[in-house]
Amino acid sequence: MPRPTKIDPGRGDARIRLLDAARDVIRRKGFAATTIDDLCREAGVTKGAFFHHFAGKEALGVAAAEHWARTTGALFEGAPYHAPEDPLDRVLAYLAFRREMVSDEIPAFTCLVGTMAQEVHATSPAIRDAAGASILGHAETLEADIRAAIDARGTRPQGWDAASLARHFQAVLQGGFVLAKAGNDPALARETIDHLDRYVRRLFGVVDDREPTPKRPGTGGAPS
Amino acid sequence: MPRPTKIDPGRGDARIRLLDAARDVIRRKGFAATTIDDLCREAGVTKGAFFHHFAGKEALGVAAAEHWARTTGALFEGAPYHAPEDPLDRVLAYLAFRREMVSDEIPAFTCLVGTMAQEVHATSPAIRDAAGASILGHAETLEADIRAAIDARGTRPQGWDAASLARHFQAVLQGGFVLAKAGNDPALARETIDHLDRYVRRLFGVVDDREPTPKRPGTGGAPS
DNA sequence: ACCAACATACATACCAGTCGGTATGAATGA
DNA sequence: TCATTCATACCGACTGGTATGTATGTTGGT
Repeated sequence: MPRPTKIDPGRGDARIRLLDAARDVIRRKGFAATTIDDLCREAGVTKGAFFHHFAGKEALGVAAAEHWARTTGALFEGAPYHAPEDPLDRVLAYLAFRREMVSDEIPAFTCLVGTMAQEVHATSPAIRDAAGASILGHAETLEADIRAAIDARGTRPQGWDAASLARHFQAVLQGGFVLAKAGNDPALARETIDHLDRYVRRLFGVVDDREPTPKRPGTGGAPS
Repeated sequence: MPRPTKIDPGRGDARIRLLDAARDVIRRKGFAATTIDDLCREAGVTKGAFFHHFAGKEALGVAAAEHWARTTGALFEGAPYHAPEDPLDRVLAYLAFRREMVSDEIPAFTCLVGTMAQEVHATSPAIRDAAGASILGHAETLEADIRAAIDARGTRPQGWDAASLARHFQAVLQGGFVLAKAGNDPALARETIDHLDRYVRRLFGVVDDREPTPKRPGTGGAPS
């Protein structure tokens, strides 16, 4: 790769390419093990470009977390789980959507900011806070539907509320990713999302009327 | 500190001291960011001692995961949650025990092998497998009580079983750790364990008869 | 005497970050 | 209209510090 981004074709987008490279490489290797040269190679860009756009590795980490928050934010906003009329159906459709996202390639479905937060929580407050904002900000997008479901079903939450349940969703997803990585098996993530689905149905007093959970990792069973 | 471990006092235990140092330092800084010198300094030992006991950094990672499995295994085996007569009470006592372990210092209660698995899942199969064995092996220790609870309560699991629920426990705990780190707030871990407790009670058809969840941590606003 | 359990000094490689330079286009102005 | 200037985007050799791992020496128990 002698001349990356030479001449015109991709001029001006070195920053985005580096951010995308960061998303892919860091999910695979982790933040600390990822070198700036790794990122430049993956992005087809030189060190000069890197330090033109980012003050250093930590600044890239923060920018990568913010980029992740933006791109996943757009992805979820445009996702089909908002369609159902009934708010509880939307909540359950969200879980079905997350379950479908669990593919065979672990680095493809796991969470960049969860990974980074684990690594740098005590060593880089800036990255940690950006990662935290991404995760908790996403959780907040679920609150309205959960709250509406509480109202619609006349549920009386005891010891929990919509915000708390939304955060629990994220915890279960993050935990599913950790198990999938540790056991090297994406099915471990799907399994734990199924338990969460079951929890939500019981919280809101609905029977599990889905086809008996396939038990085979792979087919998701058409949601809604 | 001129003479670490010089003369007698701790001679012969450099290996253990390095393993304990690994537990503490890696939980704080992550595996990749932890240098061998870090570990030697923390353990009060020299590089020579390190390479006498471990072939390299990766070998130390594997040994640290195995050491973690042994020590936590002993801790849980001797823990008081085995006392109750009723098997479901033992299961719930396990969760209460895990909840109590969540202290104010994040690195003190989070999981070494969960952290390592996240980081090295794609780059070091040896460490990943040792970490996976630790987590999934611990999950297995819960199966008997869960199975007994299923039998004792005449519960009819639909789409899940004891092993699956035990793994879900671990996923929720791991996810709680991730959220606590990302949000820099241990209360996030407690909160998610509370949801898990609620799930288990509903799965087994018992009312939540505990004193209303303290609701103390983090968020102050009392919901509806 | 011998070996395990260390300790010390050193070799090699790698990595974050620097720095002087080039390429491109837009704005200015005579 | 075209030379000049300025700003942004990018290039890539180089450096200083640091990390892993090695080679060799020392100590203490049996």
